[in-house]
Amino acid sequence: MARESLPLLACACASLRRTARVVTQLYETELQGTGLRATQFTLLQALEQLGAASQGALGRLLALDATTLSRTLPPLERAGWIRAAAGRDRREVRWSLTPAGRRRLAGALPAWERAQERLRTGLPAKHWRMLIEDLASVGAAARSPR
Amino acid sequence: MARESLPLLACACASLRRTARVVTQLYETELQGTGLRATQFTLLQALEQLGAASQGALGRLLALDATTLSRTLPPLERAGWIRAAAGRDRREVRWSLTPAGRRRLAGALPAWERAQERLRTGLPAKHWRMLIEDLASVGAAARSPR
DNA sequence: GCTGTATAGTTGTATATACATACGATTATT
DNA sequence: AATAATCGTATGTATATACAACTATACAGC
Repeated sequence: MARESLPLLACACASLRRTARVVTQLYETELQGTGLRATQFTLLQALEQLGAASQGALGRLLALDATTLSRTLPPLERAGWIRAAAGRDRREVRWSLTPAGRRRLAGALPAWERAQERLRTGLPAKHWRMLIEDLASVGAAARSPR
Repeated sequence: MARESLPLLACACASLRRTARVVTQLYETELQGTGLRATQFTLLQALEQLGAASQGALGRLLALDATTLSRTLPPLERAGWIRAAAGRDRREVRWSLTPAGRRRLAGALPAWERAQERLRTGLPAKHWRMLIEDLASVGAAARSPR
């Protein structure tokens, strides 16, 4: 079971995507049984942080295309975890957690923390910091105009 | 056009996925016109590095599920960029670049290098190193048994 | 008040990705 | 040799993700 360590990839994009795949699987494994996929957990957690948020605002926080949210939000609504309300004008929709959504998120928190902990303790502290802090600036850099 | 910097996300998985999305878009933008998507470029580059490789070996290098490759490789074959040959036994298939595949990859290299460069110069050197080196160990850590 | 542009969201379509399962080929066990 | 376990790959299905194009709304300048 001693998973061989991953060879370096010269491409930063491939490297990032590969790690995202592996880490996602870790989180999915721990979230098993909470009734939430990793992405759904992320959406609920983001909504909790933002309070009532438009789809656009949510997309900006997570760097998710707005059209992606048009597909991923409705299932959460059907599950009763989030609810849409009128926004500032007739275009905007504001999404917020329902009580059931809060409960679901709270119920999944221990599993999420196990995943975070499993990763964090398997890593030098500086690697953990990089995951949380440095990757945010990498994202910002990737977007800055050429 | 001054893209606001990305807020921190407490979740390492969400953070990684968000950055992967943004960086992927940068690479896709630069690869525009080469006839290759970022993932296709990655596959060709990996095959060049590995020489003739089975689907499984490719999957191990890129931490891609074998079944994913069952979907992503055939289009490359139809495009004439890779070719399947018999492997060591009758189960295994060995994939390798065709001359056309090498040409396509070579043709895309300048675009890829522009993407790498754009990201690298937008970043402190330590962030670049982290993308290439540290993410490989994070991936390995994420897999090690609990 | 028009008219043009920008903003918020949806829909069609395509790619990326994985899990469960299946199947043929190989290797290990008895 | 028969059987069981394992390996390499493929298929069914589901989710994740984005781009192009669209609709509806809002705003800005005249």
